[in-house]
Amino acid sequence: MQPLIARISAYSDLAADDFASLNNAPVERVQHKAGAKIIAVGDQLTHVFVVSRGWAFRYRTLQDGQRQIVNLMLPGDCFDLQALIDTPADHAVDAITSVHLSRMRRADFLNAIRANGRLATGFWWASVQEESILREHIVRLGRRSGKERLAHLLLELQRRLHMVGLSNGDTIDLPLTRELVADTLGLSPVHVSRSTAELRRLGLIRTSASSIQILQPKKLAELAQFDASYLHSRMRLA
Amino acid sequence: MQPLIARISAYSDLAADDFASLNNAPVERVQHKAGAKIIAVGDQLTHVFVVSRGWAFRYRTLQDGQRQIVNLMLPGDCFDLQALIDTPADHAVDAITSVHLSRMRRADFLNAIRANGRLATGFWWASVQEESILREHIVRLGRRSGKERLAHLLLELQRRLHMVGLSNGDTIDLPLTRELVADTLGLSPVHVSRSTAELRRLGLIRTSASSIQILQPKKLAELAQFDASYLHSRMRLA
DNA sequence: CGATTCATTGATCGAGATCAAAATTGGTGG
DNA sequence: CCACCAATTTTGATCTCGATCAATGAATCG
Repeated sequence: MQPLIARISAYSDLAADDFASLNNAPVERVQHKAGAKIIAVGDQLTHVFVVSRGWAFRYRTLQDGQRQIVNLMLPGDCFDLQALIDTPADHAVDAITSVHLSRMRRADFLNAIRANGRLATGFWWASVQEESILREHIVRLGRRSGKERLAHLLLELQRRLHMVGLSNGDTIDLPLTRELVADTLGLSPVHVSRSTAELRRLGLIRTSASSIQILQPKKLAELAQFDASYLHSRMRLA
Repeated sequence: MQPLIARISAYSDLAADDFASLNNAPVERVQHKAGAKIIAVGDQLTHVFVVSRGWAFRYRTLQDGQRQIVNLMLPGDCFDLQALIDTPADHAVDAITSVHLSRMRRADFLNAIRANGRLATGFWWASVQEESILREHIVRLGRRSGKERLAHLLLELQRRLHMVGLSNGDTIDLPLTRELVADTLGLSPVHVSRSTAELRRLGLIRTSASSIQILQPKKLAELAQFDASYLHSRMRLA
């Protein structure tokens, strides 16, 4: 639960004991291996999850086998608050790396946030953030070129990891294959490879085994028309 | 407020008097002319809105002037539940046609849903629906061709209008210019025109002044790989 | 009715897909 | 530690969908 605390409490007035009601509630810890399916389409969702370690992704698969990743889920991200409605999952979630999750039964989660308004606001804020990230994903897919999409995604991931204390400056661990990036950005793996090479050639990023370093954040942001305000990294309690 | 009631109560156990708490709260009615700006980027959101008549759209504009529409807002849609967090708007909302809105101050809205758990669930359900529509929009942009995107959007709009009682069978009023459709689907207006012609030529749709008729829903759905489950038109209360 | 906005059609161009092969990486067991 | 196999990445060549530019044709509205 640490990254969630880091994320929510970094910008709000939530005190440590606001999380007491969460920790008192029966929180169960589960773990999934890299590549494992966490949620399948059609599942009845009974729990609310928080990623505490590792990466996962939410996606839909079309009948013709194409896949589109809807959201990359990093430590500190919660899902599915949608579980509060009793409706079957319309998308699947798979683990990218080994993933540690904290989960809580729907009813327990509801009790926890009912008991603590500030906590409720904290989760609501996380959900507003997530929805805004979805919207920017739409803009990225609809109105940016391949190179721009990639640059934009890298900057977003850098910021999101930074928010939960998982970036060493401009270098971030990216456990993503070209194919995962392609299915995120609506491109082919080949084109992702070429776009990466292009950013490298421009001296904007450096890539190593499974991490990338952003060499020129300003230029990269300019290229991607990246405006971080959609991440709502500052929150003011209402 | 009628379309919202139609939408929420059609599939839930909400009784008419569940809405009493809403109608008791100070609901203000406002109207915007076609083309008017309803929310600007950076605005502090103080109200929660429900569209009661007309169409609006949510969008972001890039620095280079390109526009991407994030969501088309039809009668019965609510926004911005995000207003419950005190953060500036990250996107703009404009009226397409003349638009009638019902709005409520944040605090009044919170009181209303706190007073009535079933009402809260109803709004939560609407918000789950909306988020799911955003996700499918992502899939549409990322993994479908122009023709498929158009077909998919038409089917979605038909269903959504149907849910609030605004479709006459397979014929729907579409107050959208080619440019609005283009900015929704991440295409150029020219290509939207050609794709429309193509669907017409295939005998799948018929178009007149400002409405379209879906002639072969099955074939259109097959072409678009349209699977309506993401619309969650059935809700079961938790 | 003109005038302005919007839709269609034609011609050309380019970003990104696809197909195929080569190069790299990583994991495994001897 | 090295050799081998599988998976991933890169690179090259070609093709296609959709963008762009430009002109014509309809609609809508004072």
